[in-house]
Amino acid sequence: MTMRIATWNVNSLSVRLPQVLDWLGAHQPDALCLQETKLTDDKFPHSALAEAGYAAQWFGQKTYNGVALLTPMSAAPVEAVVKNIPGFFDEQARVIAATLGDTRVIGAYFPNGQSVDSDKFQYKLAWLEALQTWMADELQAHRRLVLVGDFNIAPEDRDVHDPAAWADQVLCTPQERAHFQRLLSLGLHDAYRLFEQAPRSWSWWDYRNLAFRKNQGLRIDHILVSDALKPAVSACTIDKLPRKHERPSDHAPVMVTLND
DNA sequence: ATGGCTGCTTTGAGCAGA
Repeated sequence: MTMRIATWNVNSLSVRLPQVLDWLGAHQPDALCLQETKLTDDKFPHSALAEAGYAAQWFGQKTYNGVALLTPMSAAPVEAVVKNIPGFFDEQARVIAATLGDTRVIGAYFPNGQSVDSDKFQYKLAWLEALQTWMADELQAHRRLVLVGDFNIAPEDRDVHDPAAWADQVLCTPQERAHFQRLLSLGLHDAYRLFEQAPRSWSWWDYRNLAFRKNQGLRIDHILVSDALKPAVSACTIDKLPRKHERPSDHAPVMVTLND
């Protein structure tokens, strides 16, 4: 039994819907978590996705943020849907979680933080603290758990095209990296690093400066799997192809394959 | 490189992203 779970920050689902439909057709994942849909719930394109064979859970807001979780309509309906971090008041739509069979899938759009001296960075740290507490609870409740999304954290210098330029900048600060390590110490594993990967592998490239052509990016989109799932992981890949399309998202999809 | 590019906004030049 194979299960494939993917994540993609689409930077506006309105603009990227045709690319998402293409990607679903090409890869047919068992789950695709989307970030930065930038749509209020009444505008979510559930009909177009249903025509493509995908059921959706969605949680959005105007202009910013917004997340969704897509699953094949041929699969059993998802259960226990949770929106945002329980107990953490948040006006921003950043998290959607659901149970698929016996696997808990949590899709998240972590705060960016903007700059270390901004209020947004303090919000990011508070959000991360709340996430740690919630993930500890979720891991108690679900042996098979996957946390995916745009983490807005480059875990190590090898995840950064120019570590010197990015040193202590937002996405690369010791505080953010410590939070990433704390997630791992809860019993999660960075699926991408379970395998030998090409050096200079990124999941995001700035729209500016021909960054994609020059392969100047960051690896900030991640898939973490629980201890119980780690032995089942047979692959984890970043799909750079959509970044080459006309009007691309600045992020690439990341996908994990589980074999049980 | 105090930038660039893209998407959004009760359509404007400003915000946010990363």
